[in-house]
Amino acid sequence: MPELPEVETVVRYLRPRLQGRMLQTVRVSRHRLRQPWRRAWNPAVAGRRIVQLDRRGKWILAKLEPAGTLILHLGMTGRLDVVRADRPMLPHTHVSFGLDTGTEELRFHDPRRFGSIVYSPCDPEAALGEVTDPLGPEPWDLTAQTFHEACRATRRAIKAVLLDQTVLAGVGNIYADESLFEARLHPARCARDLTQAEAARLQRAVVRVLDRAIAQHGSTILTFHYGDGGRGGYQNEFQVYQRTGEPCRRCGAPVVAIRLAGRTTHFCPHCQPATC
DNA sequence: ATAGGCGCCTGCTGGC
DNA sequence: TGCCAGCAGGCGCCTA
Repeated sequence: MPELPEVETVVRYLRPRLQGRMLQTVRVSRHRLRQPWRRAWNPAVAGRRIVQLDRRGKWILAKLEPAGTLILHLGMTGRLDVVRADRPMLPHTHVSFGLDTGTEELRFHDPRRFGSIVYSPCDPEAALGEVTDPLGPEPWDLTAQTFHEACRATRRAIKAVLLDQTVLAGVGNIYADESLFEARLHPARCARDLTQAEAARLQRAVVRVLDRAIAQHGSTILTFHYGDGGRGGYQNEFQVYQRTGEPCRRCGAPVVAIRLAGRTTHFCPHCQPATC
């Protein structure tokens, strides 16, 4: 579910509620999350304090004291919330941390269990390296030249490159489609055929789309929520995503959906021509 | 070596 | 009205 803007929204919500607080207790459901085989869940997290909460791509990093890091990923349907401890436990709540006062809990809820929570004794940067391939830069830090070089180095479609977290971190299916529309590039264009100017245009489009989405607290389609009922608003500004058959907001031509890189891909065949 | 497909899960929806 | 196939914002692994 959540891509960079949704994860950023969750982190901004959680940061003031978690930074400085002690994880007193840990309760784990018997269901496995995405990556427990990489590193067994370590209840030794109890007694450690969250001193810093950050986002990197779609990953959430909680730096602990005196040492260690919790690395969290929301997968498709993951949700993190700080709630009063006497609130009833929702079904599919897989991890629950008692917070220092004992009156509140941090709960991880994830029906599809594609999300993960992993503990590492290392600092955040090294901990992230243990659970995923090296992430590319945040989209704001990606230079047009680096992006163009990454495009020239592959025969994949440009959309597949946008989804590749080792090229740039944080873009998923929604924002790939929206960014390609913004840049007026066909998603199936061979990445190595992009000119330097087109690569630069696309990088700027990604940043513009993500900035607007973050300002709207992300997109809520079915399940994305943050805090107590908070919902994103960017779904109301989608240009192509999930608008198959509806008129393009720019030219009126019907939006088309194809299958690309294993994902449903939406674009306007008029505004995003297949050729240069 | 690269790139595409599948598997992992549950829940919702649209078409019959 | 009800059922069920298909699809959904994720990523890692396997294979061709």
